Amino acid sequence: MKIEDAIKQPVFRDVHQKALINLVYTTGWVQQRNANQFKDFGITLPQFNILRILRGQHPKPATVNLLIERMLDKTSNASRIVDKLELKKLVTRTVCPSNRRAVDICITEAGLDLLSKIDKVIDLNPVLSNLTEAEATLLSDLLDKIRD
Amino acid sequence: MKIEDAIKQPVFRDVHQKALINLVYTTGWVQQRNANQFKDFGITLPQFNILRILRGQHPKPATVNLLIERMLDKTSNASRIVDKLELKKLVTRTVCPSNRRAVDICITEAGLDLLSKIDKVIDLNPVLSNLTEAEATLLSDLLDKIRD
DNA sequence: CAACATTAAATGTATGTACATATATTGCAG
DNA sequence: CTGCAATATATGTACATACATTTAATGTTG
Repeated sequence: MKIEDAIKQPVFRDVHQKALINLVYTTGWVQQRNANQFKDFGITLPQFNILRILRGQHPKPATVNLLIERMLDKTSNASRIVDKLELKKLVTRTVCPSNRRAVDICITEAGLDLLSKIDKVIDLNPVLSNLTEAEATLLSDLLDKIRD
Repeated sequence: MKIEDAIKQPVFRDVHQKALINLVYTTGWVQQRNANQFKDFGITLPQFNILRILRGQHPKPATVNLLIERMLDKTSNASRIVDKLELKKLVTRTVCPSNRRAVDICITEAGLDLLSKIDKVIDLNPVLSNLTEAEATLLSDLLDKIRD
């Protein structure tokens, strides 16, 4: 669906403004679709993203700093998202022995199990599947250029 | 900067995954840049977006329903954002005489003044200025295709 | 017209974001 | 070794999101 119809705005100031609004709208659309897949599993999108980072480290622990570094949104509050995951027994948190300021965060077996279940669901609805490989590459290159 | 370097992840599962992550990351990047421009004026990005919708209606009033319809993120809570704008005297809220369930929301002179000041700042840093017109159009078309 | 559904907005609760500040530990200069 | 800066994380506050529920007004149907 064209963005004009999606947000019921027939005309834009210029193509740049239109692309910007489409960028924000489409990203929200994609994220909401993804979040709906997690909801049934009792975790949110940010919680899922952190679990994935922890799985990537497994069996090594991660610190909060490492999580922040790897998260897409650097300024968000990893500490409190880990709180929620800890409550659900999906991660463990122990003071790092070699640096008592830091905290070692590890994904639990329950966390790994949950991720593998979610993986299966996500594989059924692959991301951006309407785009060809060439289009996906082109999109990524255009996005890189925005941030140049 | 390439997304690989931006988030320090050298390799992705496939080009679709890479494009998705770039989409989320770049949109966050753009939005944060914009939000920083509003901060100095004491309003947030959602508040700015609602003010713009109200200016588009001016001098006609808008209802909460109309705001939700026009907002990029449909499920957000327009009512409480209007609360904040009302506190700052940027909008007024009066019960609609012809339908006492609805509320007429209008932008004030102070609101219009604020928007015109912000417009000037934004015009100095145009959006997506790194893209040519052709690239902006191409980007918008690719985004439309994602949502098909 | 009375009962009930629908509509418009507000409110409640949990979560997350953004930014500042606090707390504890470590490293280092003198 | 002491004092102080730097580091790692946690906490506080304001705002926003997501979703369910509530309240009030209006429509509708028997």
